[in-house]
Formats: sequence, C-alpha cells, structure tokens
Amino acid sequence: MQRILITSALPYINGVKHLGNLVGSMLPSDAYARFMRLRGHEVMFICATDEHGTPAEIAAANAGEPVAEYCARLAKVQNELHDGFRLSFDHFGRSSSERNHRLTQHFAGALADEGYIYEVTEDQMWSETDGRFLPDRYIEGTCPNCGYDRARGDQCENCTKQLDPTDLIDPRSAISGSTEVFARETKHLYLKQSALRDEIRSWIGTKTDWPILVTSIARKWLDDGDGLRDRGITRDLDWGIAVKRGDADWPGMEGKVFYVWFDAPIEYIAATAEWADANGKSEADWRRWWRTDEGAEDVRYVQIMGKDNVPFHTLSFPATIMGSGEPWKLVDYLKGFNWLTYEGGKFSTSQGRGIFMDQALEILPPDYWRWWLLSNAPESADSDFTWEVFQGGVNKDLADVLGNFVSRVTKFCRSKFGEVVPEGGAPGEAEAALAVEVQARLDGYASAMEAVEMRKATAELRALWVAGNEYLQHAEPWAVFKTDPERAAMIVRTALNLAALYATVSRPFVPDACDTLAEAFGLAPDARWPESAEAALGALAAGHAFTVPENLFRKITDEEREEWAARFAGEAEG
RNA sequence: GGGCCCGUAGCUCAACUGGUUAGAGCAGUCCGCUCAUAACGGAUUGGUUGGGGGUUCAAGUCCCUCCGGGCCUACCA
Repeated sequence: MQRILITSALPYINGVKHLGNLVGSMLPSDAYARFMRLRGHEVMFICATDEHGTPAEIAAANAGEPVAEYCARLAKVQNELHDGFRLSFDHFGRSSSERNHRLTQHFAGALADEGYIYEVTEDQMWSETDGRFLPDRYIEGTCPNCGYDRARGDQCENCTKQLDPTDLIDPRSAISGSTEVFARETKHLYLKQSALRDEIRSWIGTKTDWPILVTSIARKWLDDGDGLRDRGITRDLDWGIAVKRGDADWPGMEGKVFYVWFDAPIEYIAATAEWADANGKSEADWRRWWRTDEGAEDVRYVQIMGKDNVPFHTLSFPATIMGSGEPWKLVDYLKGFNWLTYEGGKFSTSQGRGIFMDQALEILPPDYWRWWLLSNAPESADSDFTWEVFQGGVNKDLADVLGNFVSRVTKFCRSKFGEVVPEGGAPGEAEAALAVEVQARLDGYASAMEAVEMRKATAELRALWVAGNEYLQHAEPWAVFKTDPERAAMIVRTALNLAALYATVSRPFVPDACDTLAEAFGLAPDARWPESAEAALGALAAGHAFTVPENLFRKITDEEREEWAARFAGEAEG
C-alpha cells in the first residue's frame, strides 16, 4: 500500500465554474483519487476555493455583498456542485480559512528569516474614486500604439502590444470608469525567487516523467531573459491574509495582504489541516502528509491543474517551500491539462457561452459528463466539446456498450434461471480466453491511471466493457440453453461476474452507475480492485441473488441535442 | 516581437528513445445474431501523416523553411 496525496488546482471563488474548469483539474483528480482508493492505497484528496484577490472584491461589490459573505455563499454553491458531480474530496477547504491565514504568515516569516524576502518601494496605479490600487489589467485607456480605446494596462487586445498602465492615453478605472487614476508610491514584499533559480532548475531537471507541457513552461520561466524573476507577494487590498511575519506584525506592511498566488498553494497544506479539524484528527494526522520529517517521506504527491497554473506550481510554490528551509513535501508528479473549447470557441462567462457546472447537472446526471469529459480530456492538446460528439460518445459507450450489456445479461438470466446466479457447468476455453483478455485490459487500464492518462484509461475501460459483449455474442447462451442448459448457466454466471467486475472498476468514471450495479448485485460499495481476472470471473458464486437494475443509461435524443445546442450557444453569434 | 505546443482516415485521437504493409473508436458499407436500451458481434471502405526541401540504410517521428491553429509572455486568477 502506498500513501498518495492528491491536490486539484483551486477553483477561483468568482462564480460557477464551466466544464472546461472541471475537466482541467477537479474531475481528473477525482478519477485518479478514486482509482487509487480502489487499488487499496491510502489517499488524501484535497481541494479548496481560492478566494482572495481583486476579482473577488469586485464581484462581491457588484453583488452588493460584503466580500466575506459573498465568498462564503459561493463556496457553499461550489461545494454543492462538487457533490453533484460526485467529486470525492477528503476535504474541500477555503483559502480564507484561519488555518491558511496562520500558515501563510508562517511561511512568510520563515522565508524572511532565511533571507528570501525584501521590500520594494514602487509605483502602482491608484484610483481615487474607487479608493483602491488597481492591477494593470483593471486600468483601461487608449492604446498609444493603435489608438484602440479599450486597451488594458497590461496589453492592448486589439494590437496585442505589451503595455504599461502609464503608457495609456486617458487612463481610467475599468471598475468605475473614473479618470482619476494615477501612479502612487507603495511598498511591497518581494520573494527572492532568483536566488532559488538553480535549486529549482535542478529539481525540475529530475522530473523526466512530467508532461512536456509542464516542463517546457517551467524552463521558459527559468531561462527567459535574465531568468527567474523575483515576485511581489503582497498587495494593497482589504480582503486577504494580513501581512505578518509569523505571529508578529510586519512594520511598514500594515493594511496590506498577501498576494493571492502566494497564499493559494499554501492552502493545499492548510486545507489538509482543515480536514483534521473537521474530522477530529490530530496535528500529527495531517502533518504526516506534508512534513517529510513527520511521516511524509514515503508519500507520493500528485498535483493536477490547467496549464495556466503551471508556473505557480513549478516555480513559485516550490520557491516558497524550498526557501522556507523547512521539510515540507514537494510535488512528485505534476499533470497539466490544456483547455476544453466549446463548439470551436472559448467558454465565455460574460456571453453565457458554453456549459457551466450547474446547467450541466440540470440536463443530465453526473456520470454522462464525467465519462465524456474524461474520455475526451484535453491532455495532448486543447480539445473541443460539440453536442454531436458528446451525444455519440455517451450513447455508444455508456448506453449501448456498458448499459446494454448489463441489461441483456441480467434480463436473460432472469427469464431462464431467475434472479440468482445460476449453477452448473464448468468454464472452458472461451472463459480462459476471456480471462486473458480481461486481465490485459485491467492491466492497461491500471497503468494508464497510474500515469494519469485519462484518455488512454477510458479507452481501456471501454475495451473491457466491449469484451463482455464479444464474449456473450460468441458464447450465445440463448442458443446453448436449448441443448445444454448447464453450459448456458455457466456462461450466464461468467457474464454476471463480468458485470460485477464492471461495477467495481468503473467507479472512477461512472460512480453512480456503479452504485446502482453494486446494489443490484449486493456488492460492497467500497469493493477493491480484483486480485486477478480469473478470480474476478468467479467472485459471484452460484446461488448469489441479484435484482435486474433499471437501465443504467438512457440515450440522448436528437431533439435534446438540438435544444441544448441552441440553449447554450450564448447571446452573441459565433 | 520572443518562447512553447499542435497540424495523422469524414470526425475524435494513437503510434517508447527514427525501424516490418501508419493503428483504434465513431460515422459509412456488407454479413451474422435475436438475450438486450432497433442494442450486440464479424468483416470492410477510407490516409502520398498541412506544403516544400534536407539528413539517414530507414522519418509521422530529426533538421530547415513556408502555411494554418492554439497557448504563454510574470500586476487577472
């Protein structure tokens, strides 16, 4: 048994996430966590909301709510949606938790003690009307290059030229529209990442099994220009973690908070502490997952995230940990996902384009989404959601291949032998060949999951389901029954055992269907991965009672597909 | 501007460090079966691997170049 720590990138608090967000981190993490539990490993699966930063403050203001209430409300909404998608977090925390406040301040103090923090006095854009400093992106104005009048302070999206807010002609606040914006002096803490560059680079160098997407992004940042740059870790905001040096005040930093990207990864650790608090566990119980001097030396730590998160997980967060001088666990395997697009374009919150988690669950149960999204996960490149492909995949894989297999074997058994695993007959060559095939598929499925390769894993699992139909077709118990009922009983018994095997090993992808099947077959919902295919095919003994379950999956009709395509197309064309 | 990734059958994707006639699913066509959600099984059509050039005994795989798509570029998160 191994111990496996899994963290999914933290979804930002600002609103309901769309399917692209879901498939980029939380969903594959969940499938991976479920698989590892199935294999009998000890798993700690952690996620949390990422609550700080300017967008949260603005969203709260727009909603007319105090930011703390807004975040608490949205955290609850997100939690309910996670339940809806059957995400099996051991704990889903909040980056605004007391635990994270203390731990973030602790890390800052440790980094300062090690000499990796320094103060910088610099100019930031201040909006008099809004009464706040604004990130570059929240300053709009006319582009000095092309004359586009809605250029942002970081870049003109019309001519793509990089900008500095002070370059803009007639700058204004993107929030209030106020033109009373000007540069104003402020003081911030910087993390001396540059001093950790070599250490990070050699650490990355050992990660030869990471996806090329991940290591290439990391190397770019390490080697671009003058190399890894130092990074400001504080901001002039109200909502966030107060800048402190451990428990002590930080002179000159009053009223400031840590930068959201400094505290968010630390929440992975803090959320594990929150898990302990919520479950009556001790300090040692969570620290054994994170401190290599307190039991975490044999933990395998896997992080899963969208590619936008990669620099922070390969560089900033490791810099925080390495620089602290304390033995916290570093990531062992990092999986980055590309983007999911919607009908050839981007998901758009503002245009209502694409499918959001709440809407998805309104129209179909979670298994349908889990299966399609993971079997089409954007692993090697961006992938595209289209209703036609979605309908085809779900109907074929789930309804026809898996659902219909269960249906045909249970109903045939009921009509010929009753709702009980029939006795008689002995396995022969066909069953031996089936066991070989099943073993090969189980092995292929398992090694794909070990490597966090979702597409490959789902293809293997599907092939395992197909093997059931192939077997039944060739064994043809409906014909055999007429001349040799004993042999037909053995075939049906074998097929019922296949269905029971599916109920166990399909759980990472279609947990609800597995629950239905497990109940119909009277199996434990936490059944483990089988010892061998041969053992699995004989697990249900003759005489074991079962019930014929309702059809596991229904098909998506053409009418539904058309209706949904129209509904989620968004307000603008294209 | 700089960097990275991708471009393989109608569609979605495979093909370990270059190595037999480039594979699979879906769709299409034909045949079979009738237990089942008109489901299942078998067979089969289909690609000069974006264009061009080069290295090599051998290239989808390496190099150059062009075309097309995407991402990142550090104060959105």
